[in-house]
Amino acid sequence: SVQLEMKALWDEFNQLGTEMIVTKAGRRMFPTFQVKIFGMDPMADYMLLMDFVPVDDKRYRQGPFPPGRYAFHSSSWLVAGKADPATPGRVHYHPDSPAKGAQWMKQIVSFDKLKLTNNLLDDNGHIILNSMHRYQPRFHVVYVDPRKDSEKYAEENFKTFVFEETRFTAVTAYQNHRITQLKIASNPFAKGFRDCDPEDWPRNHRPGALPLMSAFARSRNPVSSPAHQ
Amino acid sequence: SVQLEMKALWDEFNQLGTEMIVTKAGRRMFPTFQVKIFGMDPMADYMLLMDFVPVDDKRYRQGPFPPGRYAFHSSSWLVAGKADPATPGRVHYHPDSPAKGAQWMKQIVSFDKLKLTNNLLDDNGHIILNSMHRYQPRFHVVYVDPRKDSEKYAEENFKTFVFEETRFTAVTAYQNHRITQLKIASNPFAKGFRDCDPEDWPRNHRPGALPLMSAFARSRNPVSSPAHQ
DNA sequence: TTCTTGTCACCTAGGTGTTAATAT
DNA sequence: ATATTAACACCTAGGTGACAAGAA
Repeated sequence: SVQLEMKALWDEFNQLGTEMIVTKAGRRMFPTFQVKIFGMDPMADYMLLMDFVPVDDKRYRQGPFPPGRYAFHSSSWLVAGKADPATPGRVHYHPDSPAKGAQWMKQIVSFDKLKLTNNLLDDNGHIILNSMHRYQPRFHVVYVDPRKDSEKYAEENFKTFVFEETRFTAVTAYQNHRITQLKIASNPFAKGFRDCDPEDWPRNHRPGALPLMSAFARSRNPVSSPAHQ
Repeated sequence: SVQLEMKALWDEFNQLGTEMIVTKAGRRMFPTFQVKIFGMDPMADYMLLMDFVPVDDKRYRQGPFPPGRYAFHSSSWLVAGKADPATPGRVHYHPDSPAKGAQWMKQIVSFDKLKLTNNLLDDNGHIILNSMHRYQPRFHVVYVDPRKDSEKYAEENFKTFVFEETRFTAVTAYQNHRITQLKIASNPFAKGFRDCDPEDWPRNHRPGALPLMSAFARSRNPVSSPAHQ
């Protein structure tokens, strides 16, 4: 069995509509996909990998602005039409693969080397996604069968885990300011953009309670009122 | 077979008497021990590891200063007596171990995660060495025998490689100024201490030709004349 | 108008020798 | 006198969103 790490943070993003930046060079995910694994055979070899499947067959576009709103980005999504042609269906192997069950289970497994790109011709092995499309990350555990004719048992030698709270929209620039603010507040690498007390996060953070309102209110692209609650 | 990378640099250090810093927290080696490997079975699994053996049974001390010399460190070594009690004989497995021969051979194998410490009680898995003692790094390739009774064949399933030019003295602070200057000139992380043209290295560097004389001459702890040529 | 790209300041994370203080 | 330690400034290396310019 598998347990998603930082589930509270994922939930908070998911509630706002998670967005992940894609760039030509490749961009990491935040939050990072991390899991704890239980119930492996400690002595057996396993490969761990991730892939990304479209949530639907749609292309999205930014929602309209309420009258008098000057912000560049709203927080609602409209369907812009049918999905663009599917990207190459790449897979990201965890760089420690293959390794023994004991190794995988003894600490959190982190996919922080995984990068997302919108470059269809990428040759860095990054995951290729269409911007303005929604994706569901999937996590796969493959048992490395020591038998000679292991191909025959491929069906039964892997298991897939899906956490719906990790769904996201791929974007080249953030569309929802509240996503931006939550990223700034929770990603250590974005600390330079925080204008609230640096000590407020994550020490004093309670996931339910109007998260990051101060950061939101003092945003550099202020919006008179939240587009949707 | 195994080929030492950066052999020219190792030779240059070895000629001066290589020193490696040891600290309580652990210090990387510079130059880094890196090799190219040939002739593995591409499909077989191998473990790669290093250890360090004493070159002799001696403890060293800094040599005397010539009259009128105000520098703190000379560049000659005197025998101070018999070696201190041997440190725990630890081993450093390359973190990618185990991996297929094909994987090891397709690029340079770098031991840049290896750290040296003088803390006898270290529990970070670092290599423990006695300061002021001389050591010979060794590189071992272990074939992972798939046979059930692989223990029986342990003798024949590994091979050891020794490069004498990688010998060094473990120190807590550099003893030879010319070693310090060569480290500053060749280690990118010490760039902040260079006072010569940053472009001179390594672009214009010819290993034989009075290396780094300008840096040496402008050293912050100037010595009237080199202690020994 | 909407989306994408490239550059940038500002971070995290951690590897350098220096230096002054301390230990032996 | 010699050896070790810890704090420090200054680097490498690379992950952030902001922003202005460009593309569709």
